[in-house]
Amino acid sequence: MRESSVKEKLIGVAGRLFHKQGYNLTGINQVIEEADIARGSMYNHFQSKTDLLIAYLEQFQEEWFRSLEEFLRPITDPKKRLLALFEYRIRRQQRAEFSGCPFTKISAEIGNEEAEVLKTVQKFKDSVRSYIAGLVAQVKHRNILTNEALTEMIYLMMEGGLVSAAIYKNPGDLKRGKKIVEQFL
Amino acid sequence: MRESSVKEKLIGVAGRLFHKQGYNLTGINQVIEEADIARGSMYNHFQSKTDLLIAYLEQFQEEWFRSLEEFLRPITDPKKRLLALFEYRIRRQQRAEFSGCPFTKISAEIGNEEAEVLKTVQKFKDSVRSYIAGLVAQVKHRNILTNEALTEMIYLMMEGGLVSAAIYKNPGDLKRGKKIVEQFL
DNA sequence: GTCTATAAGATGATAGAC
DNA sequence: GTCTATCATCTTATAGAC
Repeated sequence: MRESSVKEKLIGVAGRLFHKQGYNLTGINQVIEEADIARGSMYNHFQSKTDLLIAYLEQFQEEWFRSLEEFLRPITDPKKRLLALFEYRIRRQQRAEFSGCPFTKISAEIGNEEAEVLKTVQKFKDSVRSYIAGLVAQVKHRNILTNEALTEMIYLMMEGGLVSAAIYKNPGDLKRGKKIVEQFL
Repeated sequence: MRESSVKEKLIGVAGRLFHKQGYNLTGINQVIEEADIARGSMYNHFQSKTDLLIAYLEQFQEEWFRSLEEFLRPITDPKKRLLALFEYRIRRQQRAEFSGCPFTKISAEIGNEEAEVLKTVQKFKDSVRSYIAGLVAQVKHRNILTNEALTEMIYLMMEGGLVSAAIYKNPGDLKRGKKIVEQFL
């Protein structure tokens, strides 16, 4: 097998399992078995399970934003783009059976000593927040709130909606959040 | 030891560890050792680790609302009571070193088959939402949003703020969320 | 680089003595 | 009801052959 495709396969399988079952409930054994790669090979490519986790998170972030850009490309109106960001998250949750935001989920699963993982999660959240701020800046909204406050509100309602989607296993709160945000644009 | 105090001690120790270290990262071994109770005794009181978890969550919910009522008792103005609910959560997060909402955290840690645990989490979230709705109903607010929408907004921003507190290990977003909510009251 | 065998310990849970 | 000894399995990670 190609050198890189071993890595890719491990990240792919591990990511799917981490996402679906949870990080702590997924053992290295299961990952290597389903990826059909030997234990030693895995540890040749990744120093530790944490290392594999971080590789997965970094790849996920890349894919997430790439896929978002694609989803928003046909939409030009900034208002509609902002609402489409909600829609993007709703659809991803539906496809993932409402497992919640993978980054948030991981942050709840890791131990207090895993500082690097937490930093990776923070980096993703920072990027999402910046993305929202960028869209808000382009919207000529109703000015009930400042740009900063509107950004904060949207970010928090999205985070809250994602948590709620995972807890109730439905997109209700995300959809209601989207509707409320719509009233401010 | 009194029959009930064995149970209480186990719930207390387990709860503290589940909260601080995470549920999956806390073994039964550590719980019984720190509680100074024999393995067999623990399984005499609780059928399983999941059983202990649910007992902890139920006790936590009881304590949480009892403590909230106490915190709000001196405040009469419904507006101030709503903002004090934010303050209550900020203070609890500060005391708990920003470990996030225990119920949300647990929902991210458990496996897909633990339906009863998820129901316990939902019950808590339902109660919080109802509590917010009750306060909103008493407020003569600025009517930018309906009571239902305002309740939803506050609930989602609070949930989002709690997640954010856990990820960034600071109360920034919870405080900013509180300020935004204030503008609607 | 890939593999198998194995280490060293932790996991949740049970059996059976007292 | 409380205890200790033990089960069977799983955990992450490493050593060393090829």
